[in-house]
Amino acid sequence: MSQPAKSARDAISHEVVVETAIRLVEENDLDALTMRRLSAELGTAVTSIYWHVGNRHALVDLMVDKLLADMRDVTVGGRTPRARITSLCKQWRDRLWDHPHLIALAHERNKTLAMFQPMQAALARELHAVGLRGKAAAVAIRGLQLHVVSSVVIERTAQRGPTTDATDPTAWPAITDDPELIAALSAQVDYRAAFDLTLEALLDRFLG
Amino acid sequence: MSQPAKSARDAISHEVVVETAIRLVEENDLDALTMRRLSAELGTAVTSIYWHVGNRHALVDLMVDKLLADMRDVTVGGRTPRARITSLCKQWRDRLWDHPHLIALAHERNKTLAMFQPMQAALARELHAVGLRGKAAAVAIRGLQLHVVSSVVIERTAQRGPTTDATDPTAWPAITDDPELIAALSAQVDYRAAFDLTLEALLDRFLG
DNA sequence: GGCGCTAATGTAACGCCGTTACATAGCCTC
DNA sequence: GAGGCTATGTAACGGCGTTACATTAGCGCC
Repeated sequence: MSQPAKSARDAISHEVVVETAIRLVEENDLDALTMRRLSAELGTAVTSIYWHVGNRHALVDLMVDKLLADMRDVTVGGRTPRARITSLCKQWRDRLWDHPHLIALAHERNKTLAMFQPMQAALARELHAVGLRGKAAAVAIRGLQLHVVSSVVIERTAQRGPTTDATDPTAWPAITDDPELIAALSAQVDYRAAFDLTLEALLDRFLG
Repeated sequence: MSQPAKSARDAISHEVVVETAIRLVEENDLDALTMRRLSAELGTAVTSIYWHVGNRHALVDLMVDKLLADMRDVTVGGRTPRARITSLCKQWRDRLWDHPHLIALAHERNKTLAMFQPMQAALARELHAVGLRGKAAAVAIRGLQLHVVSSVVIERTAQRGPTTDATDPTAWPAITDDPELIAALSAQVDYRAAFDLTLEALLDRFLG
């Protein structure tokens, strides 16, 4: 869309700005993305960024779009439809997990769900294979999609800070007769196991 | 803990600061909580706030603690354990929903899960009633808890901005033979229905 | 060449933010 | 009254997003 800039001297371009911004975020933090720091990284002045991408909001939009474009392809493995759906969901979960800053960015731009269309298409194919169509298939897709997104979001935010979000073991006056339960609740949350469990519950529900 | 301030002239106090900060956030936005604006609202200088609560981080901590204290009580309704658990989860969901800024605040402080201890205790009681104890009960509690939290977080962030996070109906090349599915996927997400569905799936799983 | 036009960059500022060094005022105890 | 502690106020620092404005570089064109 944007031609490679007519003038020969351009030290900067639309794409370079976005790429540098992404690098800045991935190497550090979302907070590290400030216009001044980005301009310093580019070796230019702040205003050039504004000329090229508008403002910070637009810049983040461009970053999200670029990152989402890199996640378009989907590969499915497994013999049964259920196995393939499971693999799809886990694959997508891991993929999101590997791009934690994409999560944060998309979160900031309300595109958390919009990034899921490739997965939606792949899921639809599998659901068709087991006879689920129309509204019922849509419900299943939405359920699985929300499950994947929310798992990653919750786990990422939970481990974002140094405080491990531990609960206070002394705060269950009503269940002192079940020490094993208290111990389990006091331990770190096993998000991966929780993800798998709820996924299976959803598949039981949808696939019967 | 904190005595009512010895001097008689104090126009400000620990509690007043926190209460005003909460009011500021609930009437506007989390972004509206700036130290200067808070001090203006209190009719005092910025430094007084720092004297009373330390810094912004500590202030938010206090706000979260205060809001959580207001949510401690739990009431359970329903005849069967399953009905009571359902009611519990929905009650917590609605309660969190009514305090959207609490979600944002707790999110910022990594206390999203820590606020759930009263609900955990109530759930444990119900699970004991159906024979689920120890580790199995903990898994169920964690699953339900994560489900409630993530539902609210996702829905809140999805409706935070004016862009409705709609997906692009033309982006499913593979499933053009199921117009009803495409229509359903293009419509607004019915989070409430998705919540109920996954909740039932989880209960099927845990309660057999 | 000189000219204007547009694209791109740079300078400097505005108003906001969180935070803090420092001075000041009120009140209590001696 | 003299210190001492509590509480408030003044003024500043550095950083943020953004913008008004000046400046430069490259282009076609006469």
